[in-house]
Amino acid sequence: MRYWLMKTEPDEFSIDDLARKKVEPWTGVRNYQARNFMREMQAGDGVLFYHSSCEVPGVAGIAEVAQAAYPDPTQFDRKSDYYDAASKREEPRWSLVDVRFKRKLKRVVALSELKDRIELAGFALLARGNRLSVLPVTKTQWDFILGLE
DNA sequence: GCCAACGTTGGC
DNA sequence: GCCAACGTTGGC
Repeated sequence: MRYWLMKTEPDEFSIDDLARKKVEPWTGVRNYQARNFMREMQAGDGVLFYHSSCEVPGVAGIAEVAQAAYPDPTQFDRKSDYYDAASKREEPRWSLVDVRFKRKLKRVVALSELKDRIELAGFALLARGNRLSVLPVTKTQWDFILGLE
């Protein structure tokens, strides 16, 4: 079992939205590195649900991978913002996983609390200039972050 | 709203 | 294959 962090803008899709919907296909990832991480995911993997571009950026909840990677249908939908004319059905360019709600944290563990923690040295979220929306988390990092809750 | 840090695109 | 221009992300 592996661990991951997935970013979302809560104005678009928050932990409360996931709590309501239970399972959500993670559409719209259009970055190769993030896509490749999703292709490594297995059902049951742990996911830190991270709120970005908001008042208090940070980890807001826990989810799990409900379904391993399969082609993102929005890449073929001309009406979708995520439509990719260059992607062929025989060879889909973009993948997604289904994410299932586990629980909301008692409080948001803010990005500001994670910065400069020696325990999180090397954590991809804190890397300079990091913009990846899907990234790996080690078990040690996972336990440490949830220990701050 | 600003802007640093990237990733992508496309002309050459 | 280089690289300038452009677009996006995301914290502040």
